[in-house]
Amino acid sequence: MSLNNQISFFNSLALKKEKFIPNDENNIKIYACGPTIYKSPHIGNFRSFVVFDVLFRFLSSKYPKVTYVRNITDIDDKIIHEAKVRNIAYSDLTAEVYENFKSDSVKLNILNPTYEPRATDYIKNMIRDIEKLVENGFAYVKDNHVIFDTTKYDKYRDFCKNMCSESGSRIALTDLKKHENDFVLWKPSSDVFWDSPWGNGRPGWHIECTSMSKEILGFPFDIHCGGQDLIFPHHTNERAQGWGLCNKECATYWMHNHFVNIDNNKMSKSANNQFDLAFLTKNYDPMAIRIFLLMSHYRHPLNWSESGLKEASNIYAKWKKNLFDVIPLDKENALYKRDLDNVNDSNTDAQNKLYDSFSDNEASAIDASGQGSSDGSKGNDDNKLNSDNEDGIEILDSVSDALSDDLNTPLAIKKISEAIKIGHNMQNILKSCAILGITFVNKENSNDQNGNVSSLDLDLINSLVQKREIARKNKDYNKSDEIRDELTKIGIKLEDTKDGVKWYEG
RNA sequence: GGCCGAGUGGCAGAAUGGUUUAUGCAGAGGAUUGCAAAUCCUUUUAUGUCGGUUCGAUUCCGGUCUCGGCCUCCA
Repeated sequence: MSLNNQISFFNSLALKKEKFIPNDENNIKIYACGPTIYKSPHIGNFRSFVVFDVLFRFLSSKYPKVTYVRNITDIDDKIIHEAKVRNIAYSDLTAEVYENFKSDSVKLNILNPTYEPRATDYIKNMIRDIEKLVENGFAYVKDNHVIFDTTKYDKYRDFCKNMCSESGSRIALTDLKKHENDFVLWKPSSDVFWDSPWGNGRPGWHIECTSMSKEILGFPFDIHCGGQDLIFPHHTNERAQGWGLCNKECATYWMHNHFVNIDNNKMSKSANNQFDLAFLTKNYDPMAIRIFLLMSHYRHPLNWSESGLKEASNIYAKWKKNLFDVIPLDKENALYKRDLDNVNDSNTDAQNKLYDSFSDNEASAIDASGQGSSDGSKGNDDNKLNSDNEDGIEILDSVSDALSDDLNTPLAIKKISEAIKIGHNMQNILKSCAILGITFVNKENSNDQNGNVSSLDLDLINSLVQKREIARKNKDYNKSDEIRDELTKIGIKLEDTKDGVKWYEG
């Protein structure tokens, strides 16, 4: 590969970029905080999932195995509250929201993590861990609550660089807590509860992630990631719990993404200024949304804007057009199937070979669909396939280098744009796109009630195109324009080039 | 109050210690076209502010201003 292939990430704990040295090169372990499923995630939540999906894909392209855990928080105050408001069982609510989350993830081409544990499946682990924390002197019991004693961990405030101030906190000390930063490990609950040594109750939020990551990955795992707002208190507390349990750091590197803002204010469920995917996909291709989310560096704020989405749409349309020209992709092809396999089946070995499978399938999809082109475009494609490396720049390497430098996705996108413009090796471009999780198969087609390529009769299109050509040759422009309108209606665009007529979906 | 981050052209938004300041949209001119679309070519406008380091800073450092985030659930 390239000379500059050293990977480094910004470690929020050290507040600086650090060389990435895995604990075990043969199995990279990542834990990401997943969604709390009381409400469909909005585009801001998805920024996190998309960014760390790229991390997963990228490391999978570099190391033989990556174990990626992203949990589902399916028990928490807000879930119970929301279920009450809607007057449905809390398990029905979580089932519904989870389903939406998964289908949105498929749209955005977010891979299933290797493991996707649910908090409620790990209650026993949590109780065991809480007992251990009490035993180790890191927690105390009061009024059927178990509280973590933050003063027992002397590095507690290191993490957030005094983000949690010693004085001036806005929460009042309660009778339960001895110290202001102390937090709940277990609390009584009457609605949804589990039996425990401290009575019927349920776990606090922070212990959920600790117990699941400890059980599945073990400490220390390599990278713990999530949104910036989780640094305090969530990750600060996880780190403290990990120390209290094992006397070691739970994670080596911590990565946090910045937010999606609206009018320069944070998008959040509580501020009710959110956009969810269902809303956005009415007007934009999910892949354009994915590009939009990756067009900014993950540690910078991303301001949501129509113009930004439009730009991303343009980029995607341009890539698609340049790469596929007039080649229609239908849902029967191999790439589509493989994509769905990867997304739907979380426990196959396929993920460990994700990078290879993506590259192979993207490549074979191109080869297979080459015949779909009408006259004149073939020579062009051959050119693209053969013009590798003319100026010594390997697209795959430059994308890899960009991502090696603290996951610089905007630079990677720029490199791909350049490579497409120059006409670099097409298969390498597609591999690069696959690392960013950008695919050129529209998964929405199957639900699209308007016409689309996958449901269209290719013979019909070709015959209409031919009829129009005859009309044009006879200078019957009224008729030729009619046919063009007809094709536009079913979603086919035409281009009259000197090499003949080209058509594509769009 | 403590801590963190951001400030780039008409707009969006990257990159970088130094001859050509990405990219997209918008604007202007041109090529091509039956028309359209697309494409191509040419072209205008920028690094909040004040200092410092340097041969040279938009890039590094410090001050300052403005905006945002966390300190309460939050990706």
